[in-house]
Amino acid sequence: MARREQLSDLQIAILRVLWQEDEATVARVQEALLADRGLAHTTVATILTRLEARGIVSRRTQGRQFVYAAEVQEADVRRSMVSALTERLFAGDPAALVHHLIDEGEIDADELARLRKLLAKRKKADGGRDAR
Amino acid sequence: MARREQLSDLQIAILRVLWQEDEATVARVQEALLADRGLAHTTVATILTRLEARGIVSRRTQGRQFVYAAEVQEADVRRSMVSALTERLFAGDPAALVHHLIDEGEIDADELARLRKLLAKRKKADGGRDAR
DNA sequence: CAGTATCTACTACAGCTGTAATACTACAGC
DNA sequence: GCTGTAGTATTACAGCTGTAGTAGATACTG
Repeated sequence: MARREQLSDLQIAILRVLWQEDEATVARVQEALLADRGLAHTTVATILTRLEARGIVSRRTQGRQFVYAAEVQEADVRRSMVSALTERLFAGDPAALVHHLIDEGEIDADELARLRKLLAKRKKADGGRDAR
Repeated sequence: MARREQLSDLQIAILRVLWQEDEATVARVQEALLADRGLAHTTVATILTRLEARGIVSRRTQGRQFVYAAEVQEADVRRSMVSALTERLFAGDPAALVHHLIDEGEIDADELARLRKLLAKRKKADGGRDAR
């Protein structure tokens, strides 16, 4: 449940389509990616087949084509990829990652304030019970 | 200056030794990684040779051995890897990444407060001039 | 000097990824 | 029923990574 979710750029791009559309055929995925990446139909099919083999996506048959759906949630992928990165580059310390973003000017005061508010709300709504 | 700095786990582990020690021989790097990864001396040498070919590290000769040094700063690697991740998973929005960390309970109120203070200090010290 | 230890260079190889062509199959229209 | 056409399955291949063995050069030790 860890290495399973280290995904490449292209793999994620494809998953993103599935997340957005809930389900999609190869043709649909290819079309959705056309703007950014002009991939052959078979290329998309290959990647999807491989992802299916890894259990990252599932497929059902509809007529003579496959309809794919993501088997992993976006949040899961985010979690495992962010934590892998945090591990590698920030000795596993998420605060150091945020620190970095601030250092690099990627996050400004306004945003931090907004996020702080978010955190406060979360804490209140949570009420001690383990969310999610 | 972008794809150059997408580095794998092992590559980063090796770089980390160079960052820490400033310079290191193959033997030194191998020794430093022994605890986490029992790699053959030649394995470490291979990786270093490859990194040297890519210009990520440099080497000088000392007697009959090479002494390697990182040619990229830790901050650069962090920057390019974090931004690649942000691009992929958070549509390029760093605040969304922080939001995620909060959602996942990786960052708590204390930490945010500390970071906010940091930001305030940075702004003051900066004085309008572009830091770094 | 001879043997041993130390290093680098070269070679190897499997697994994953991106990319796709080709082959095969089944349906749809004439 | 035959022929495109739309789809999937199979095969290919290069590039990168992790991993390391072997060969060759060089230095240290008696």
